[in-house]
Amino acid sequence: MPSDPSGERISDAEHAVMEVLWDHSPRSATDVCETICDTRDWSIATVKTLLSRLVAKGAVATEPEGRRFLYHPLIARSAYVGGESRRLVDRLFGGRASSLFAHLAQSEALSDEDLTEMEVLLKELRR
Amino acid sequence: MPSDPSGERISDAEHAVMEVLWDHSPRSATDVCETICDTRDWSIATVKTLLSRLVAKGAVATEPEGRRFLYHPLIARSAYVGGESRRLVDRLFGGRASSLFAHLAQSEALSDEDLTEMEVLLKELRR
DNA sequence: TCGTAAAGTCTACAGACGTAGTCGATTAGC
DNA sequence: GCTAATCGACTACGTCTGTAGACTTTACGA
Repeated sequence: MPSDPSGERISDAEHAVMEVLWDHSPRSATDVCETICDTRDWSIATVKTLLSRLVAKGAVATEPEGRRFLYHPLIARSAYVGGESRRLVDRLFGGRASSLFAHLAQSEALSDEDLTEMEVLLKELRR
Repeated sequence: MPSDPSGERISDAEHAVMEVLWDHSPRSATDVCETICDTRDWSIATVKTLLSRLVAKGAVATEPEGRRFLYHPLIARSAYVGGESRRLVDRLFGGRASSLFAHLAQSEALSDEDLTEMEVLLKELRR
């Protein structure tokens, strides 16, 4: 699975559309709109524009289905998420993931549940 | 220390300037330029523009010093970093920091050192 | 004293982004 | 067959961003 065919960045609004497609695809523009137009208070036109831009960026592909298109992601969610996480860690924590973790811990952004889960994960990683 | 007086977002280029000021302030525009103009390949004009925008956004304040201004941050680095981290975790991991951690772990973005540090931190947090 | 270097302010401009309207083609239902 | 709904393509437009030049004032050195 390609991580990011083009190097183009995906904007916030575009990302919201990607989430819909990652959740379930392929879907038509109308389908996508039905899922987010209400919550984001968008018109169908906005969704169409964002989809075209995503296609132009090589992040989404289309397949014809009758008179319309069905859209599906070309980049995996995990690749996107990984890239964004890395960007953040690089930009703000000098590439040290543990610094990010320390920050979250210190700012009390970690719930008890978070801590437990991480302990489990750490044990697994150490095996 | 206020976390973010205005709600205005700080852009990438602006953030680079903030880092310089966080590292050491107050500084003049020229000082800032001396620190980053080379690495980012910017002209002094660019730095001046970014500084004005940061002042307009309420992220940086000035104090007159003779004929010029000295700039210093109005928002703490930790507040900024915290906000950005939270945004990422909210946007990509449904607010669960442990999911981010799991992702970093899975994508092998965690070094041995990272793991050790986190173990130490976790133990501390549990005390 | 006088010019010049430097500081801040204003203006500029192309590209990205958020948001959406219009238009021409097509299709589905009557 | 014809009309109304629908689809994608194209156009629009204000704002934000990155990047920087031009202009104005001022202070310091010769």
